Amino acid sequence: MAAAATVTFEVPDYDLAATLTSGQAFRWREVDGHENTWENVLTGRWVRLQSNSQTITARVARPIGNWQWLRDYLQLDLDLQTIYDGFPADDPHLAAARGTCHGLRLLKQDPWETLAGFICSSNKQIVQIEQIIGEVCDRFGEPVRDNWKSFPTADRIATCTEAELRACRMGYRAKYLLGSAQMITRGELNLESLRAMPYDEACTEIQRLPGIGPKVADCILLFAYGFPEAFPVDTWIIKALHQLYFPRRAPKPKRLQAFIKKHFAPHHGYAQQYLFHHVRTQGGLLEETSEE
DNA sequence: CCCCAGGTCCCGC
DNA sequence: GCGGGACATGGG
Repeated sequence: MAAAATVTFEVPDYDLAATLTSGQAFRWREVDGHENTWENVLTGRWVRLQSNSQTITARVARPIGNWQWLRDYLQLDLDLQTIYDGFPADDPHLAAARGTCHGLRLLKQDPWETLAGFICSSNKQIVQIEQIIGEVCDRFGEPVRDNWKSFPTADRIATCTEAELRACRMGYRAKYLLGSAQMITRGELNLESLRAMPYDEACTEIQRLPGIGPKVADCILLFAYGFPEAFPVDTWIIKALHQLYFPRRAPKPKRLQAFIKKHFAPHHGYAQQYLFHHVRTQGGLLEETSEE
């Protein structure tokens, strides 16, 4: 492939807006005055994406010969229909979510950036997470282009003081982010080694880092590593599962886990993201149940 | 003033 | 192993 600063990908069923705003990534900005146009910095490189009906056009600052890194990030080579075919056939709620979220994909993001973002996510609204991450990048990232900085490395964050991180308005999470960055920098946990592990093992391993419990672990394993079994259980999905699948009475956590593992196999993560985005954008779980 | 946010940690049982 | 409360910060 000849080096170029732009490329157009043919993608029949890709909802870029849904993908970039569904709470998996925290840095995408929609460009004012342009339709369906988004900017971010990926692996230190500024990127602009524009989606049309059947294509996504990408632009970078300097010509590049190989775009595989972006195909991987966007998961362009994934056959979504295979995922949909794996959803439980007798589930009207998932069918509804598939309808409203058609074309939504799980990204394959950088593990450290994903990890840092979701450490800051606990007990925070998505808009606030985006603000915190924006502050972290502004203060500690390297300049890439006007108005854009790279996501700071674990090494860089590890040199921060807790107070410097708190200045990014992340509150008590500063201690967790700093502690995790230091463990990674010291080599006490190798993020790359997780790729070769089975899901259960990777899940246990990543939770050795401070600030990472079962929910954040699943977000990292899903949005960065692509483990299909990961199913982040957050406040939204708990409410949704209760109302949609257990309308009589709320099951205890262990019972709920067992249901999730069985019912949403084998694409737990996709099912979770579709339900999550569906209830968040279609607003109102209560109307949904009354429709049934 | 209250409650909640893509939870985790720490403490008693 | 499990149930509760604390935790920073911002918004409704």
